[in-house]
Parts: sequence; C-alpha cells; structure tokens
Amino acid sequence: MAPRSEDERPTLEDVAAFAGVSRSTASRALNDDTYVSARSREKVLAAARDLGYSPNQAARSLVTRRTGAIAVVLSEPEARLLDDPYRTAVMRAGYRELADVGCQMVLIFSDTREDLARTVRFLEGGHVDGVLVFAPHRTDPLPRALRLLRVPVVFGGQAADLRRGVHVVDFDNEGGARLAVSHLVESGRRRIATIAGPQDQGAPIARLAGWRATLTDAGLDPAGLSEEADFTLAGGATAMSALLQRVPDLDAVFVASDMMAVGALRTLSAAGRDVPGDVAVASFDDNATLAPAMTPPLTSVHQDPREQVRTMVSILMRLLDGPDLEPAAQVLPVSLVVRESG
Amino acid sequence: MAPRSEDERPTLEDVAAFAGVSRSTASRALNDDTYVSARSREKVLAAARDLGYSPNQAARSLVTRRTGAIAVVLSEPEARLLDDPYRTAVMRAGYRELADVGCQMVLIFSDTREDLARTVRFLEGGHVDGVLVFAPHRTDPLPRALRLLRVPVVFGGQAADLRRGVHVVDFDNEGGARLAVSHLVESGRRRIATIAGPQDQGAPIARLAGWRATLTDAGLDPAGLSEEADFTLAGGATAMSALLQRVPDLDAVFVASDMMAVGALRTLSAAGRDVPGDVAVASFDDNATLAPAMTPPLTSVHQDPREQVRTMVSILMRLLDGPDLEPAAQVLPVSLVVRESG
DNA sequence: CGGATATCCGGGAGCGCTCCCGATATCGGC
DNA sequence: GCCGATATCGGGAGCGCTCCCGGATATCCG
Repeated sequence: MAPRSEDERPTLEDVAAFAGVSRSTASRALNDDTYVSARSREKVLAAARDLGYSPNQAARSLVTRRTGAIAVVLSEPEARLLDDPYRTAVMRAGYRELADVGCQMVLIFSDTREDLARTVRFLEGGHVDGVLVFAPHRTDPLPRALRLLRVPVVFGGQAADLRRGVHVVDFDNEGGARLAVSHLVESGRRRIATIAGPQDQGAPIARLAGWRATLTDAGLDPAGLSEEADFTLAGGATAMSALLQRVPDLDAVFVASDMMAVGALRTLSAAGRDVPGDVAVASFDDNATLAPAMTPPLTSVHQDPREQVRTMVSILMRLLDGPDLEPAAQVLPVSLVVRESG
Repeated sequence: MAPRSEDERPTLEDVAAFAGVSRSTASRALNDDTYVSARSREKVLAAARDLGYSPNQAARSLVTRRTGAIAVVLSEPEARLLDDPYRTAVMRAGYRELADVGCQMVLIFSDTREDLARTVRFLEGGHVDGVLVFAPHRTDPLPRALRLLRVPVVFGGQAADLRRGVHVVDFDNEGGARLAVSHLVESGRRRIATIAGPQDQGAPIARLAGWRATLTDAGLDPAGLSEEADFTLAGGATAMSALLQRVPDLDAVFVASDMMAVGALRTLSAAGRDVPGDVAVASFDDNATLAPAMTPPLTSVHQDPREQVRTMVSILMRLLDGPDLEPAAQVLPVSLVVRESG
C-alpha cells in the first residue's frame, strides 16, 4: 500500500490495516454490529482514534440510502415575516428535535418563485431523508409541488388547500379562539372586537371563525367588530386605531397574534384606554418572550411550537421506518393562559 | 436489463439507455461538459426529463469530493440571544448568498457543551465543503476546535481569542463607536454615557473602547459614565435607569445595540426625559426594522450583515478553489446614519 | 491526399462504504 | 471423536457517479 500523504483523510481500509483486521471487521466494530470480538473492536476503535478517522458520509449514504439529514422548509411568499417569533421558535425546535433523533437540520427558505424550483430540485436530489414544511399561505404553490416528491413530507399547519393524502400537524386554532373569546364573555365583556390575521392563511381564518362563532353562540353580534392586519406590530397598532374609531365603546379585543397585540396595546395606551380596565386584551401564540413581558402581561392562547415539531418529527421517523403510515391530520390542543390583560 | 420497478429512482445508466447513448455521454450532457454533439445532448436531456431523473448526490460527491453544502454555525453558549435581529439577518443573508453561488446552507446551532462535540463530528464527517462561523464569545471553545478541522473555515466577527491563522470578516466596531460618539460631541453634548454590551464578546469590547477613546480625545472624562448590559431590551432599560440615577445630568448616551437602545428609550420616556431634547441617543447596528421605527427614529451605526456574509462567502469560495489563500482579518467599514434621536 | 488535429463517444476504473456469503474456529452434547 | 449450532472474520460485489483514456470519425492544411 502506498503511504498516504499526511493531509489525506484516512479511509476505513486504512483503519483496518492499522488495526490488523479486515475492512469488514472494522466496519462492524465502528457501527457496533454483532459478531465482533472484544479484542478486534478494541483495536479498531483505537486505530480510528489514532488516525483521526471519520467516515465518509457520501460513501455511506450511497449504499445505505440514508443521509441523516432532514430539511425544514419555511415558505413565506412575502418574505417579510421570517423573523417573527413563531418561525424562530420553529427553527430552534426543529434543530433540537432533529438532533435528538440523530438527524441534522437543513434549513430552507423559500420566498420567491425561483426558490420553488431550486427547493424542489434540492429535495429531489436525495440530499435529505425527509422534509418538514411550514407553508401557511393557502395560495402557496409549494405544498402541491412537494406532494409529488419521492421523499416523505410532513406539514406543520394547514398545507395550502391540500386536505387529504398528506401528513399534517396543526394546532386547534378555532378551539383556541373560542377559549379566549369565551373567557372574555364570561368576564362580562359585551363589545368584543377582533384583530384578525391575514385571511389568506389557514390559521388566522380559523381563529377569526372561532371568534365569530363564540360571539354568535353568546348572542352577541360580531358585525363591524373585526379588522384584518398582517401579523406585524405596526399592523396591529393600525388595526386597533381603526377599531377604536369605528367602535369607540368596545370593551375587549381578541388579537390573532401576540405581536399584533403588542401594537394594539401601544395604540390603546396612546388613546388613554386602560388595559384591562377599559379594554380587555387576549391574544394568540403565548410567545414565551413577548406575552409575559408586556405591560400588562398578555392573556394569550398557548401553543407550543416545540410540541408541534416533536410530533412532526415522530411522524416523519415512522414514515422513514415503513412508508405504510396512513396520512392524517393531527390536531394539537391549545390552552388559555390568563394574565393581567384580560 | 431488468425492468426497473416504478418507484425506483432512475439512475444515470437508465437515462443513458433510454437516450441510446453511453453513461459517459449522458454524464457529459447533463453536466454540460464539452465534446457532446447537440443531438446527443438533446436526447439525454429529453430522457432525463421523461424519466424524472435527478442525480444521486451521494454518488456524485463521493467522487467529486464536493457536497455543495456549506455549514453556517451560530454559537451562543447562553442560548438566549438566538432570536436577536442580527442573527436573524445573518441567517437570511447566509441562505441567500450561498444560494447565489449554488450552495445549500446547513444551519447549525451550537449552544451547549455536548453540542460542541456533535458539531465537530458533523463538520468533520464531510457533510459540507466549508464552514461559516459566528461565535462572538471570547471564551467559546468552538473556534479553537474548528481550527483543527480539515475543512475551510471563515469566521464572522472576532473568533474567540484567535488572532492569526484564521480567516475573519469583522466590522469596524471601534471606528463605528468613534463615529457615533464624535457626532454626539460635535452636536454639543458633554455628558455622554454609554450602555455597553457584554464584555466577554469582542464587538462590545471594541465599541466600548471606541466610546472611551473618543471622550478622552475630546477632553471629556468617561469615569462613571458606562453601564454594561446584555444586549436585550430589558437589559438596556435597566442599564439606562442605573445611569440616570448615577448621572442625572447626562445629556447623551451611546448604546451598543439597537435592541438595548429601545429599552433605553423606554426608560427615558418613563423618566420624562425628552429625546433628543434632554438626552441624545445613538446606537449600533442600524437594524432595518428597529432603528427607523422607533420614536424618535434612532441615530445608529450602520453595519450590513449581508455584506459581511457576502465577503465571507467569497473568501470561502476562493479557499475551495485553492487552499493557498493567506489567512487574514478583513475589516468592513461602517457608517453613521443620523436620525432624530441624536 | 496523408497525417496532424479537433471532435465525439464508450468502456473501465475507482471513490469509500455496507452487506452478503462463504470459510474457519469454537463448543457442547451425543 | 463427530456433528450441528454459534461466533468471528475476510473477500467480493456493488451503490451511482465522474473521469481518464483509447478508439472512431470528421476536419483541415500543406
């Protein structure tokens, strides 16, 4: 065997030679397979350590057909919301949960149209074993494109307008809204407005529906009490202004996200309305850094992105083991965390 | 040739057979190599399209020794700052810039100690062609560990206490601080305090030094005028309170980050101090969403994370072409954006 | 018109790994 | 002492690709 130059990476063959065993035995020892004597295993491990061996992943995944990588796709056609707290939480949770099952996260942002082609090409290329997709917009073409993929896919939140044949893990958005609005009703509020999220996304649509249904059930009229905003702080502030102007006597507002609630609080305070004295505020997300830090702290519907991601990962793992898992939508429960704001 | 089952992924061999050419010719056509007739190329491309062929990346990178993936490592030993605006900007920029050179970003968060081992193992495993590292903390063991890697590494911002032998792209933190403080001095301020960032990180240290040097140069005494905080909004607010209490007659404050400046503004407003009437505020980062949106809009030192990442990527690309690039620190200039706050 | 050169193509080797299979070795139990 | 398990190991094949090299034409220039 020609002496390898120093900077050349050692191969399994090198380790085997160094340990005085065969390539097969070395492989078995390294992957702690069965049928290796303690003595051989010992020698191989020592050789690997001494040589600074680390297996060539390309070679390995060429034969195992596994890469050990999972893609997390964040699709946001408008490109502006990618630093919202929920997304951040999803990324962090994705990283952790995947690491826990021994997988590496490959993050993919998919904003623009040409991104779509590139994304599909990449996922198609066998770089990853599976995909977790967050694509909230109903008109997003991505989910449809991904259905054709030869790679298992699990969606986080409603996948565009796909209903069946896909694996989805979603929160009970409508139920959460009902929880919050019921709480406002029960504490005696009667003019309960809402700041809804963008109505081209599934979650905000469901939250708006929950608000409307709860009011109707309570014999209250929702007419004129809703305003749509774009999930940003500024959007929440503007929507709150509009509501105050149109409905000066409102005594509560259900806001479809914490971030917008922060904007609403700002407007309310500028307008001299006391929270919760004059106006009660309840929102959605229960973001760990945002909700408790406000003045007053926000009453908010708690959803745990980490739990969502964990569920998605577990479905994906089952999909990888055997692809005979019936596609289904899984709905995670949410709860109301009552704080000072309402 | 045995007929392949439907769900089996077609290989290059299949495409070649379908197109009636050899594997070599098919490969040449697909990688638009030289010496392929237009006719053959046409046929191969059509075959690939019809069969839904996409190359097996593992096989490809086994022989080319390129994966087309670049890791972006965000190391934050304290795990709390990962959703700060700068990090978010870095991630987005990393994704875009790498996509532009045809590379896929593999994001790696490295918080805890066991993350370190896993991270090193992963990077060592040949999953990626190169690494971009953001590890601001001087005590972070990661940069040191990465030096031993057989993979090109470029650091964003000072890499712990490593000085030579590494590729670094940093901003002119001290120069930026000088810019901001000089501006305050020139507009007639005399009691110029500072809210510094964590002094276990290179950037905040340099910013504090810039502030101190500028004051001294102007014949002003910096003693007692600085307060350290942790780059968070709440930290900025608290530090501002402390400063106001200790130095009631301060007429300006240089804050080491936009986020802390937001906290400081809040405290100032609560204390009834007019900005910039009573107290001028200048900060660092010029975060696109934060700085202009404040009341009043923040005067801030502009640094462009995207440019930093672009520079890092370009260095990395040169490193990949030929490893004979002299390691050096590259310092990017910053500028002062003057707005209403000071 | 012959040989140098450019163009095009196919076969073979080999990247580093896993996995199958056959060869030994060991070991009770008869 | 022989036989069938059981344990241990090595060699070979092959994953799907790129790249080198040699052969086959086509082109061109003196």
